[in-house]
Amino acid sequence: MTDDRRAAGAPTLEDVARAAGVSRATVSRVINGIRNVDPVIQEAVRQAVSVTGYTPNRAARSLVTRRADAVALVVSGAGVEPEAAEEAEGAAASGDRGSFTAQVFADPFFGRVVTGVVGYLRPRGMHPVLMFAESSRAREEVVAYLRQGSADGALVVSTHAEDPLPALIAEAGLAAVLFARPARPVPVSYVDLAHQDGARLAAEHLLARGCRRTATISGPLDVPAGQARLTGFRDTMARHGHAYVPVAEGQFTQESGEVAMERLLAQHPDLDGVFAANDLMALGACHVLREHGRSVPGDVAVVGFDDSSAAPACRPPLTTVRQPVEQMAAEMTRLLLDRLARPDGPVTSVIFEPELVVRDSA
Amino acid sequence: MTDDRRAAGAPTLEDVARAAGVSRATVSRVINGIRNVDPVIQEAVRQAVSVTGYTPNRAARSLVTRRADAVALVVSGAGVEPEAAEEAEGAAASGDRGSFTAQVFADPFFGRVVTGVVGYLRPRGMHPVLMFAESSRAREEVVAYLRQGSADGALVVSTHAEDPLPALIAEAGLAAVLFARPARPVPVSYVDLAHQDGARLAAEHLLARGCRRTATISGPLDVPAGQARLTGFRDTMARHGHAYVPVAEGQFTQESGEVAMERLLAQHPDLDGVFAANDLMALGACHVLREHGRSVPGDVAVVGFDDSSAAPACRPPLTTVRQPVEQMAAEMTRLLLDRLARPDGPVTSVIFEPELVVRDSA
DNA sequence: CCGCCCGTGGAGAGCGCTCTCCGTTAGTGC
DNA sequence: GCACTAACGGAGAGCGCTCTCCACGGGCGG
Repeated sequence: MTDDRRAAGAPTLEDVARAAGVSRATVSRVINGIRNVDPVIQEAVRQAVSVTGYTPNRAARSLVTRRADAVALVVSGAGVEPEAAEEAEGAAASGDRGSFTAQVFADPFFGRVVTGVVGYLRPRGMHPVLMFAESSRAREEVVAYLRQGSADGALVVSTHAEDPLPALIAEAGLAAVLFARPARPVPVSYVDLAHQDGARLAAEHLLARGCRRTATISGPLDVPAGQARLTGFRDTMARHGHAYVPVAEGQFTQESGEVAMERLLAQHPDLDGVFAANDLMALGACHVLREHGRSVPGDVAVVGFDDSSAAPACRPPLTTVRQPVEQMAAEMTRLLLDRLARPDGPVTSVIFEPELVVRDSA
Repeated sequence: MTDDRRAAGAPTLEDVARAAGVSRATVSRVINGIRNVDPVIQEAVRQAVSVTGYTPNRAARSLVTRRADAVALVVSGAGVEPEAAEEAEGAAASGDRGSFTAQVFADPFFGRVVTGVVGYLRPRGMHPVLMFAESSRAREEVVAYLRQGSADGALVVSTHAEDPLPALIAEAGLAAVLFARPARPVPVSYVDLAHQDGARLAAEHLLARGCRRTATISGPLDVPAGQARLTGFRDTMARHGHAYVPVAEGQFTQESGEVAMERLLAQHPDLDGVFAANDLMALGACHVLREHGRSVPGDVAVVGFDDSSAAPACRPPLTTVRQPVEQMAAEMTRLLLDRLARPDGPVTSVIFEPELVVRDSA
């Protein structure tokens, strides 16, 4: 009967130990590389492992180590448009294009975050669990998921300013690192970009090109990043004598960029430069400008932000402010793993410097 | 000391049982909704649960149920360009844009897959673990991950024709469902699209528009989908008397679409219609056409494939063949969960019908 | 030559949960 | 009023692993 059981399930430590003629403890030591085990025995154990085709059972290990060796990658917030996502739960299941997850992945930005996270995690034998937290129930699920030990910590990317998730996680004493500084202070580490510097770069470039009548399409102003990019742009312009800069607020989507551009063009038909707070909106702006008979960059110079995959691919290729999203995401992941290794470590922030990428649009 | 221990860790079943004045078993029954438990006791237990703030420990549960209640979402293959991805492991960590994961997420297609998968999984309290398998070592890791019970099954999206992962998984007796039929037969369920029908739709639309000199930018011909779309297009054209259709092979990337379009235009400057096997390539084709002074759709009509997020966003908005990726991904997930519920269920395939979406480009 | 220490490996106690047995009680038919 | 049954709840045995003890033996100093 013992044999029957063995045949049925996967081989266990016990099986390997028997095959190698040692105890479970010794096999465990070899596998986890702990303490000195006689090289001869080590070899015997390794043999036995490959003979039996042993794979450690993750659940059993987690149970005793109290670590899942997994992290959650949480996309949090209330959708690109603040209130749009509190829709019926059922809608998401049908996968329609308006759902939160659909909107999230329409933005190449998240793909880059995933790339950075996976790039750091993979070499360490870990993989992210993808979660979405766009409703309060979903946020509770995320917290519960972490509390029940399914993941050791969370990487949180908020799309929404007042996202309560970071605070919830902090209160529950769970490990997390954020992408971007939270709107209201929370004792959690984060990575971020020097948004103002990026906007300054864009402003200076437009000025250097000779643009005198520039406008800007900002991001949502309740998001710190949206706010900072606007401030940085305005300040730089002011410092160069341009006291007034027309602003139209967008939502980081291409469509909102189009709408904003229409508005700006209606009010200021003579503008010769536009700074859009992200590439998607810059793209929308380009389309609208062309439809109104303006050539880019001939009549109007356009600068985007992010250097997303769309930037080099569109026509004309977009001059933009590069945000090293992949590196930032990797750093975010590093911070989290650090935190897991030393739970009482300090709460820190790492700010990255943006870089101007000059292409054809400005 | 017992109290100290309790204070330290999360509350356990034992704690709840004590608080409710019942046994562990009863609490377990209530939580898992098994068998009849006296409503009064049920209520008492639920009280105790909320008082103690109890959350079941996933690892402990997995250990005994032998289920992880998690599935892996594996993006598999050798990258968009067959050999490009066997690069040094380190490169991926730096998150450069050429890495496999970066290429994968540059295509909005994967975002839609994620949307569909998550849409189905979430209402069931599950979340996907994101994995990449672009090298043989990575493939082994995926298999090991499943074998050690970290996930109950895998959703596999191959970007590469001869992807050995499905076979590896099948051999190991692990549960999986594929997105798209594998190039060589493997006893694993899959969902797919009637690619040929989609291409037929595109061909008929171009013909109905009056195009007489159409060409096509195919996908990679070692991928079943690429092959089928080409065959479908050619067959329909042939049935309508167009024996010869110029073909340029692309790789499903925008850049390869541009290159292909250049080639086609050089050889057939008079063409008046193009069918690209996906939207990204159609986009590239549009750019090249415009650069060569051809208007779309005035001079050349362009039809894409997928109805990705780029299709409605570009100028002119792309006429394309809609692939219900989200629904397909949801169905793939359903098939996997079915399989997990009944491991000896049949291996099936579900084929979806495409749909023509007429916009402005053709 | 004795005792001590260190290197090494085994024994065994759980980690928190599920689930199979049972024992107990209340409800039912004859 | 008695046996039988059904409904319910408790006891306890693990699931596979880690890790703390502890036993053993050999090398070394005294």
